[in-house]
Amino acid sequence: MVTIGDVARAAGVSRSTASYALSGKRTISMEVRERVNDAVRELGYTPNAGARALATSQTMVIGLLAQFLEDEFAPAMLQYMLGVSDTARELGYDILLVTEADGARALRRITDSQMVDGVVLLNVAQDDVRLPILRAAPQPGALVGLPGDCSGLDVFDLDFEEAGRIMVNHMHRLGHRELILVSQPEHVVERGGAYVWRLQDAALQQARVRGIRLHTAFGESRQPAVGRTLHALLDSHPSATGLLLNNEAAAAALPTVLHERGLTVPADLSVIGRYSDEFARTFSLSFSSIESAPDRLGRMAVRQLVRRIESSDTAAEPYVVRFISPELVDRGSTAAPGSRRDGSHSRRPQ
Amino acid sequence: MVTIGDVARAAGVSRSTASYALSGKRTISMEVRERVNDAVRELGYTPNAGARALATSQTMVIGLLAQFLEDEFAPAMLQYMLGVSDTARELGYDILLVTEADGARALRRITDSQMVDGVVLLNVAQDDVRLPILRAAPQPGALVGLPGDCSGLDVFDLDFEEAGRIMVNHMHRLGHRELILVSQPEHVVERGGAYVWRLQDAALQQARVRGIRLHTAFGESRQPAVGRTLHALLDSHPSATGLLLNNEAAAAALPTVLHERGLTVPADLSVIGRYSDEFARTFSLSFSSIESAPDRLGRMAVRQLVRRIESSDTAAEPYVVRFISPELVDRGSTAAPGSRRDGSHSRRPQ
DNA sequence: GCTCCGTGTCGAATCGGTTCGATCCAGACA
DNA sequence: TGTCTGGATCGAACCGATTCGACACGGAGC
Repeated sequence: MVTIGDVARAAGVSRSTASYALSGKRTISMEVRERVNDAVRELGYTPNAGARALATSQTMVIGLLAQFLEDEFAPAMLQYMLGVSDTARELGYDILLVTEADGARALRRITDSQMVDGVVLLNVAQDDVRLPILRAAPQPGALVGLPGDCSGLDVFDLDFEEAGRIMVNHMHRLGHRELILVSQPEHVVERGGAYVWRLQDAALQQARVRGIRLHTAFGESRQPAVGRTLHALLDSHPSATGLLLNNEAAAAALPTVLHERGLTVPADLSVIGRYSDEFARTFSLSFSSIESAPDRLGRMAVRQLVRRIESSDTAAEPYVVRFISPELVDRGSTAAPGSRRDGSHSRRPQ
Repeated sequence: MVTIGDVARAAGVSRSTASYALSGKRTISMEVRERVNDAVRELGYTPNAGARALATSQTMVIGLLAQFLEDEFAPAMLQYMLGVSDTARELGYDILLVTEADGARALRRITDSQMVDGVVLLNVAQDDVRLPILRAAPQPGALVGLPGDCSGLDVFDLDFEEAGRIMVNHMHRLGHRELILVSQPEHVVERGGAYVWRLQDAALQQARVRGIRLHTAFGESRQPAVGRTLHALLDSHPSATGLLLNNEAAAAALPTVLHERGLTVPADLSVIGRYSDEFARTFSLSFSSIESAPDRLGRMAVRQLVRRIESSDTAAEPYVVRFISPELVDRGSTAAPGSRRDGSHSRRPQ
């Protein structure tokens, strides 16, 4: 492998001069600079990342902690990851991907060994065990997902409260007075996925304000269980006219369930989901939905993280907690209630 | 940050002794070893990754090149990535994730700068521009996907020829004599996704052997286009009794299409797909399918790569090209033809 | 009593960069 | 003529590990 020493020799200068010629941190004569550049091109020199990291204490690598817990919804996770990865590269950083189950240990490992200049945490729980470790680390961190305590960290998330209110208001405006909300599996909530509560509580609150009956339930993350749950919910609330889905697997399962019951959307049932547009297009879901914008969140997190990395010596800027405002993407799956034939959801064939 | 010098001082030994005590590469007295270990624990010492990489020329990092091209099917990609990442960690390696559009440039960057000990390439095309760069690099590489020229590299892929034959044979055994095969978008083929041809050609060949009429077509990767294509195919081949899908988006769109046409599987139409079990469960697809096992492929690639990294000085083992045998997972979406009512596929409501 | 040997430890070199301080030199200025 | 200034370059130190060669010491063998 060709080193800066080889370049210096080829250009007939010292190693330090070659280094300054390349970095531009000191004035170097035009002539020498060109000789060095020529040598670099001829020899095909690329600085050794480890050596540079050792000398500068900068790795130009960002750690991305993505936990694939049970019931995790993979496609959404992937969109977060791509948002993070693409943005990082634009800003000159590479991504160290960590998918270890024991996120806390992994975080300690990559920060202590100084493999990364900063860290993005996905899937942050209410009381995330990784946070104390991140706060103690010398590198800055950015979160995607709102924990209970945001101190000392930059946090980005969708405004799930507002999402819940928008769903309810939209249905109310159309005339619906009884709705069903299907959330993520209870697992997710227990594990600290606070966003499930945030959406559900806000929806319940808003339903009360609007005078709407709102039935809530957890859905599974897999077929066939989630399909059964949807059937059961429609069975037990026959007068509900609208369905709110904060559960991607339920959204994916719904077309089949509707088919089995012979229901048509929005004539028989109005539906609003909460997932990304990308997801909707790929999986043929034509339900109106709250855009969850995972790529935008990943992008924002990295931007802020890099800003903090690169200004780490200046006086600390204040930490930010930023929410993306939800947007309802209308795909025509909602309408005024009552166009249904018989006033109750068709039974599924047993 | 605490260095090995701090540990050595705390233990009252030299830096080299501390290093040997930790690595065990020379005999060290029990007593000193314990003093060093205590110091490590007390001070919370973790070796600096950059310094270690510089000294040992080993980074313990594997590069993962995942290109997200247009029409790429994200969930499958994610499963590959997880297979690679989890296996790497088990073997002591971290993952540098590269999603840059210009894969060749990215590959050169990470190999030249010696950020990685080896590389896994996903999504390898027939005539992949990254391969010459990988061959010229000092680090070994493993491919997931079969290129035209496998020389000097370890290659892993599903046996798509066999997959095509299995699909056709299964349908033939049930009595089907006219089938439709929907492949990935033409984009993918033009870009060098040879596996599309491999499956299709083998299926055509086998259909000829069995005396089956096989209609082939490219499907899009998105709704609503892919749904329209499915409708058009069913319209123009009304006597076809079975559908083969080498296109995940088509599989995801099919339930809705069937619903719109009032078709039931397998009574009206037999269906076999080609995707992973994980995908099927998450997206509520109850079609029988050829398991594409992305996680297994990722795992195999990393295993082989690590073997090669760690034995790089010994005489080069021969390079391997290994195919996973496809397995048909029966989810009950195939049956003998002819249970259909009217002998043609119902029209969709216009 | 002397050499020989294995065990345990240390000092110094090395990996490949960056960066600080010093030096050299030419031109400006008093 | 001597001093000052600033541009251009070099040498050496440093980042934090690993590793090679040397060496001290105590016991075995002659």
